[in-house]
Amino acid sequence: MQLHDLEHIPELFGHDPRTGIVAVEPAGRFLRLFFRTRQGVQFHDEPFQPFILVSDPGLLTGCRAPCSVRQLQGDELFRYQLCFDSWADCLTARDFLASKTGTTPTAADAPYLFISDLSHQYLLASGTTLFKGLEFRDLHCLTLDIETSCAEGYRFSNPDRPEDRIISIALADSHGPETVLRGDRLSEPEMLAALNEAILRSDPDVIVGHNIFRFDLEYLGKRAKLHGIRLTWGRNGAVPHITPTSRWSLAERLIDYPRWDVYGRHIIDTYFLVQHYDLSQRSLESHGLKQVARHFGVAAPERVYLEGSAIADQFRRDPELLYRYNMDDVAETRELFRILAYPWFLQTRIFPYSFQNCPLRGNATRINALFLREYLHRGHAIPARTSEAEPFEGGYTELVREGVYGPIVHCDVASLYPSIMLSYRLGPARDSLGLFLPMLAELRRFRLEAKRSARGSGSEQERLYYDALQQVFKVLINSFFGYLGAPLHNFSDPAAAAEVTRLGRVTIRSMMELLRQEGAEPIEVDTDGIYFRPPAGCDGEAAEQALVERLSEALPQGIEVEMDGRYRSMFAYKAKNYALLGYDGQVVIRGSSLRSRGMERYLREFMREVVSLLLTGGGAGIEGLHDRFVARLVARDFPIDWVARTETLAESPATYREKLRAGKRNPSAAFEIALAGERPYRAGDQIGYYISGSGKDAVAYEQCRPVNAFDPSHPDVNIPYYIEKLKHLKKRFDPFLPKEPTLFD
DNA sequence: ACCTGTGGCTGATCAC
DNA sequence: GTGATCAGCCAC
Repeated sequence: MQLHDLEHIPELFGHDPRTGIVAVEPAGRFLRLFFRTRQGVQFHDEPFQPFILVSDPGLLTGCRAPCSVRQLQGDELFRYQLCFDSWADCLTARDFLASKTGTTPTAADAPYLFISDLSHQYLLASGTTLFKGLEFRDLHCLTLDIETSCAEGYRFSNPDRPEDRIISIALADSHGPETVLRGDRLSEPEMLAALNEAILRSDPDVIVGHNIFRFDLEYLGKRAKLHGIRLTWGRNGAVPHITPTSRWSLAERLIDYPRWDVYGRHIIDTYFLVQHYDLSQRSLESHGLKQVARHFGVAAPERVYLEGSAIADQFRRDPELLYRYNMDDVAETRELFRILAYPWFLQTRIFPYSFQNCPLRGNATRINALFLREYLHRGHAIPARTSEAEPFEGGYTELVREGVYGPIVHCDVASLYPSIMLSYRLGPARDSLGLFLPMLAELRRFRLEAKRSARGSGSEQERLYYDALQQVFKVLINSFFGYLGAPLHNFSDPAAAAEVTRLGRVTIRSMMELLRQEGAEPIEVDTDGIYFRPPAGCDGEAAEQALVERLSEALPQGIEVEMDGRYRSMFAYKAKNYALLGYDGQVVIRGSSLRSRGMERYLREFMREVVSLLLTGGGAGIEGLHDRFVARLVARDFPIDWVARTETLAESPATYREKLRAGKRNPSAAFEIALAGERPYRAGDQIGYYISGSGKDAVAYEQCRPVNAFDPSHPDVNIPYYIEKLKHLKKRFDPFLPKEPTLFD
């Protein structure tokens, strides 16, 4: 099968083949579909009956909302689809069911399944997805960035302070000019009116900004309200629908933000896309526009970045320069969007979610929607969500040997869990249509096809397309296991997931055994891969490759072992924590205890040097290194961020204060700074701080000070505290150091 | 009106 | 001091 036929796979892309759809919105009793054509965006209204799934149509007896009943095949819990004439009737029925059954619509044990987003309902029931047949560059995007002034005597601009204001709005139109609305020529109300005008003229499918929800839109909204100006941004002329306290969670991170929905358009915050990127790569120092633009190589040359009161100062001195900075910001944001939004554009063709919502939903939730859509299409009943799941055992991990070893080979099983699910035919028990494994197999086939196409593509653009596609498939494939193990979804099956991990543990242990039989020595083992020292006589890449192939052949059909890398040496420190020295001299560090971003920069630098010394020379010279770092601390010869910590608030400061009061958690420096700060902080904000005062045993949460309050002319960094931390870190490596003779020996 | 999984290490804090 | 617990970050 050819890859370009992919969009014809209805289980993945939905059964509605229509192309060019850029948005789907409710319109009275109809659903309004917006199509991008050569003549601009046109719309078309379609009738749609909102629905609720129930276990028994009798539950609705006595409800005044009329409905028709569709019976679904099979005896899973939700075997009736109640279809209503209007959204209002559907909501009436929801409330009726809630009070009659005494369960909220989101309760796991509710005998009805209500989907709260009408557009999502439509996409699920119709099999329509957005963006089919469109290229990424066809999307019309308007990138926005504002600058604000700050009253004298304050450090941050505040939209609630009447004398503060918007002084510049930069706009980059993907299919039009770049413009800047200038605060020296326009009053603030005039700027807001001009922005309305610009959005109307540009008619974007997507409004883009970096931190646009938490800053630009919040600010624009408050100022518009102050001046009594309606932000008529919708494709129906409506003002944005604002949900002031929305919450987005990604892994252990929580981000509070005011959610805006603009009719017929999508809002994409590149800050959120950066969070996704950072979760998979963990290579970013910070999530600010400046740092991220540099990371991706799209920063404007010789950029000056201003924040807080410095912007107002600059405005007074030289407004022209400020407008240029603002244009640079918006250009960088546009480039970030171009890089980071492409995979989400591709996913929006697959999943029954809007472009705006797709990145906000978790992997398992999106996969669940694929199953719901296909079951509804086939008219099949849907099982109840799993309730609370028992925790189950995961991958096998072991540090077999600690210390420095070489040479080292790393082998791993290609996609261990997907391979096990397919080879041993392990899927969800309640998937009576048996969609799970065939879909997984298809995705795997397509990914290989996409990888091949990427390699053989004629143009750079084609290569980027196939590469992005295969990355998307990779994430999806890996999410199938997560879906299986997740509670609270309709088809998940934690017992099956437990069996998958059990077979994973069996597999890795038999690999260890096979390696030992070959005379090789496993050093570090984690879930699906082994770092090992090859046996004597197994010299060079070809011999190592042959060994790994023998390993692969000895394992069951469908479980493939690959050689992932070979290294001059390895420092095995703890399970999941090690460093590698490549034959090209590159040092790679893995594990939170060796490369945590939460660690102060000077400690990370020290650690990297120590690890390099260990890998190359067995650790001679570490004493001298330590002394040089101490000397630099004592001389106070460093910028403040060399010793500062940066932490991300994982919950709101109010929640923290509440937990602290209830004795549910310990005090923390970052939160103490957030609570004492002059501007309000939210979950997701980053806080940089250092420890001041004296005494090596300083209590961090009492003596912490924010980095931006540091005054170089009165340095109050607690040097003994930081020397003590360095000493403590060095001690961790003592067991791996050669016994250096000292003067006193 | 929201949520993929388990395993492991470290630092901060607190009770003993 | 030691152990227990939580939070944060990371590997896979």
